[in-house]
Amino acid sequence: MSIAAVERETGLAKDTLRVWERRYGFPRPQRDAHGERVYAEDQVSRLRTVKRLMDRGMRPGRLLGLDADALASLAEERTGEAPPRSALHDLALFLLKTHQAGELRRELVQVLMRDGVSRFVLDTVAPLTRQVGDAWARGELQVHEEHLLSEVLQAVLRQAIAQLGAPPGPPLLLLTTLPDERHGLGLLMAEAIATLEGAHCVSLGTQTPLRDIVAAALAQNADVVALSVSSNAAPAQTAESVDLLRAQLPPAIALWCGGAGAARLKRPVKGVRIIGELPALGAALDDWRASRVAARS
Amino acid sequence: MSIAAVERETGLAKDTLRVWERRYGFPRPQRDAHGERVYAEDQVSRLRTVKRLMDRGMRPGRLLGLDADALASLAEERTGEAPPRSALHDLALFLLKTHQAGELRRELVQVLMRDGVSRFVLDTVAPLTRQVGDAWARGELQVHEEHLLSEVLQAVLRQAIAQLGAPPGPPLLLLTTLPDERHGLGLLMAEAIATLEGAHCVSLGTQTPLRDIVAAALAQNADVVALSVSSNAAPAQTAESVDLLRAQLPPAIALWCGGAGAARLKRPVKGVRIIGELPALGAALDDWRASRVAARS
DNA sequence: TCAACAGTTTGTCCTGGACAAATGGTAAAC
DNA sequence: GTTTACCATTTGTCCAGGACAAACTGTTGA
Repeated sequence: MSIAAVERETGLAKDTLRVWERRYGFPRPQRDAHGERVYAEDQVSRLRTVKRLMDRGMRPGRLLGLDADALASLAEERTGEAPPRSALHDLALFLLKTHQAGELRRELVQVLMRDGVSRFVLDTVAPLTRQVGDAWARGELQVHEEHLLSEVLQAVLRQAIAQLGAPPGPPLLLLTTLPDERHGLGLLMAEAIATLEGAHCVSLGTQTPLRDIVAAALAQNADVVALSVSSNAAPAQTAESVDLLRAQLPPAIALWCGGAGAARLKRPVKGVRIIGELPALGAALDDWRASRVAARS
Repeated sequence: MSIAAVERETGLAKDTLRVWERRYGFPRPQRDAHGERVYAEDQVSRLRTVKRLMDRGMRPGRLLGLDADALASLAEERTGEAPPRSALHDLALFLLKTHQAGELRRELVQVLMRDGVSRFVLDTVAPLTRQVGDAWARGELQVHEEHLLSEVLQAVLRQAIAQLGAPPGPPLLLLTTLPDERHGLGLLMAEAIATLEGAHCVSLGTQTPLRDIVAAALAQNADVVALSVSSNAAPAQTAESVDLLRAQLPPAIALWCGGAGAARLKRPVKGVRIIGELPALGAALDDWRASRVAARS
């Protein structure tokens, strides 16, 4: 497996893999005839474990010195605090782990019908995605199970949004994510909530280049650009991108950032509103409308 | 703009940017106090144009020597052969360029209702995505407009798939894309067609690590793993990934590759079926069923 | 209990060299 | 005249080893 393949597979940058080899002596891959690194399957597997533990907050210097057994036992440990659960979440996680996608979908649609879109998003989807993120960090859930849940939730959420229809606005919200953000569920949740609050939403999906976010905001004549930032996003890169975006966007267009990754942004950029939690989106919309009324009078 | 930001924005690797600077003298960015490259907006803009022309088949050695005017006039040129058009496609492209997303969606839903899912996918969605790809390569369409169409088509296709319900199979198809593939429309089209042909589809969405494709195939007890490869995918990386995947997957599980990028794979990997066009998916399913009957008797 | 500080860790960037895979052009063969 | 085989050039990716800022850790002092 080439270094590029390992980068794709583990998410660890090539530079990082080389500097780890230099500093910690692991991974020390074989070399092909051309002197290029060839990683064995067990090394890649160990790198995956290391990455997962790092996402729990551990640091590579300690992890890379450990042997396979110590690493495995660390990976088995559960983080102390068990998050609050509900019967529905337990059921959903059970269905996910037993790979009953169809059953899971039916169950979620039923909850959607029972609770309505708003409560479904706030009380079911949002906590569920958080729990799944935690479960993944604890090693209880595999990446493909997370993908599967994401796909099922996306189908159900899109169904709900389609049924709502599009209110005329204002404001006109342009929803998307930064170029290196792969998670799109937050975007759909925001779209559902904002649509319920009477905002006209246009979504560009995930991973839009900055240039095109600006171009789309101008072309659509948007009032607000809303970004979804997941907890996995690298804080420094996110901050740089948001800075650049704010600078390129006309001052009249508001810029909002929501999601777990947005809440972590330290120095607040001037002219950017951080939406801490999903319910705060409604307040932000109210504020926007109030300020528009004030500006008109 | 840092080199990492330019990589995110243009899709050109950091190594490539540095080697272009060394060889061709462009882009030659300024340096900050720490000696790191700082790219100006006009350089990034020119790099975007170069990238677009390269996706048309041109080579960087010639493009990077040109000045801004020559580059712009090249970008203005249309490729000779105009693809076949229909009134619907013209209307769709018009609505897209005038950013009437809601109208576009209504129009597409109407076609879906009139023609049924199969013809909608084969006669409308597939040609439309191809035309949009071409229009983007010719510079007639911006990235954000492509994103918007993708989002609208996704919503309509998911609606169609939801209405179909899930047939029991067999076969059980596991649908996903390779880790560096961002386009998910092909996946949805394949899901729609395969569902119509009676296959039970489970989709993991886009960008699944190889390891998790294998794990999901085993966990779901899939009969077939189906990959969607778009035309933008790097052929060499795709071939390497498909090789690795075929090696890690049990021989009893079939591996199919579809999409414009799959058709370009030169040396066919043993044990991998290339689905040249969407309609060929039905034939592949028939063959799979026939071979299963043969194996049983 | 919290804030500030110094030391350590760690990811990303740098330079300049190297080579294989892809591409383009030319000559030979059918 | 068209196709095949070969050689030269182009081009992306990899390598080594050095450097530094940002993030983190732990300690001291208020």
